[in-house]
Amino acid sequence: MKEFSSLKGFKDLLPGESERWEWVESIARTTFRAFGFSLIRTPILERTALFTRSIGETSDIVEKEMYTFKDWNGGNITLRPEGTASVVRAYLEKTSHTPILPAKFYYSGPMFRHERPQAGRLRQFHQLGAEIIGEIDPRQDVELLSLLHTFFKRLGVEGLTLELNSLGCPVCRPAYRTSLKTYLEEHLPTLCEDCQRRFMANPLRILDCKKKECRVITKKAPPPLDYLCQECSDHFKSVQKGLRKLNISFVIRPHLVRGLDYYTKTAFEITTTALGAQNAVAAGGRYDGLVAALGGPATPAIGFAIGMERLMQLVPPSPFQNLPLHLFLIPLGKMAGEYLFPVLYALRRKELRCEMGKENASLKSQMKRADRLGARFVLIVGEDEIDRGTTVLRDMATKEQINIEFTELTETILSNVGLRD
RNA sequence: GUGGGUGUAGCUCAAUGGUAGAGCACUGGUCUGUGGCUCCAGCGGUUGAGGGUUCGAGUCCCUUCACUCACCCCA
Repeated sequence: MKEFSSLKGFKDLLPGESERWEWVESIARTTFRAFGFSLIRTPILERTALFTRSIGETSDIVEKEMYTFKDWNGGNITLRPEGTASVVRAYLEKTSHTPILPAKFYYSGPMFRHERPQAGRLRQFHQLGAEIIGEIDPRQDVELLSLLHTFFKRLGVEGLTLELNSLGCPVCRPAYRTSLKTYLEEHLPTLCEDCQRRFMANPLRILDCKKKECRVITKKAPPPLDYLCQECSDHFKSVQKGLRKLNISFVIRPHLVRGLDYYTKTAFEITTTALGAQNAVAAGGRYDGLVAALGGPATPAIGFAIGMERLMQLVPPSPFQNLPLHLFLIPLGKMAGEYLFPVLYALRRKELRCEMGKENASLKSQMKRADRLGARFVLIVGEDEIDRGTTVLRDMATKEQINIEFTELTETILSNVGLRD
């Protein structure tokens, strides 16, 4: 058994839990559609270059977390570690000719990163994301955030905080970067080892370091907001104004940065205090440079991704867990079994959830089984019934039993049981 | 990759170094064709694995594996 156990960080989604996922996914579909997004499904495997180019050569994901293999023809392929790169690739490859901009996609599916598993972090995990490609208007930022807001509200998830920041753009970021490095350089020896390494590769990420010694220093570091160019500054103000108008609360977190290289301007995270260390339930931002970086025309875009496993921990129990049976058929003896089996088939074709017991098992044990499966009704057929040409339908809750003639069995059952969920 | 914690029945957990147990679950009976509740019985284990100390190890020591939390990273 053990030699076939599932891989570390790879989990089965089992009945009892899967019903909740289906429920969340159904809310997602109606909500995302209402906001004008269409489903896109991209392959799980992509060329490795797609991710190294989009996420960034020096990001941790690309450096040490990707599942990368050689394809049969020798090319490098990678199990996708995130969704945005593939969506942009598909947009450029297949749909950029349709001139209705912005293009609005949503996706849902597994992502893969080889990390050490812990609470809210798996090697195969699932993201639900949305992307708006081809529009720079700050209203798009607000739209996207209002979609997130609505979605979480419909799921009944409470206690979330929307954290907001702006990371600037290629016009203003270089100046900021220089100024930040100048500040950090003085304190370089007191920074943690990781941050000393980041100083060269990705100094912005030092702002996000949780270590005490670094926080003392970064607390007084200049935030990106102080260096925004006119355009970025106006954009950020418009986003905030838009959110206030929709009554969506948020906090500015000047030191919020993103781990992926492609982000510009608006960056955000939705956090909770209920998940321990992995406190980001959703995150995203603008990536106005990514489409061009992947070989397309300069095209602004914005998107987010929700961590499904993390979200599921916050979703209150839904009424859809463990779907109960409409009807359980109890045959007593071989004759009854042969009679009821086609009836089972006929009722299932009418979309009734039903199961049938074993004909040689006792009535008592079959009743017990019906009870455990949550059956609302039970249909009993034994020798007596076959002699009389009738069956017994029992309401499990009220214990009322009625006799039904063989000839009108299906119709009567359907009208009694109904198709209520 | 680095630390900490935990591994005993299907599940949740007991057992001063001295015969491996309880509750829940499961099967059956109590009730020979009527579920949940009660009571009774039954089923169930190489104590994660390997080695060592000891008359004797679930318990102490070493190794290893798994799970888990945190660092890291990120959704």
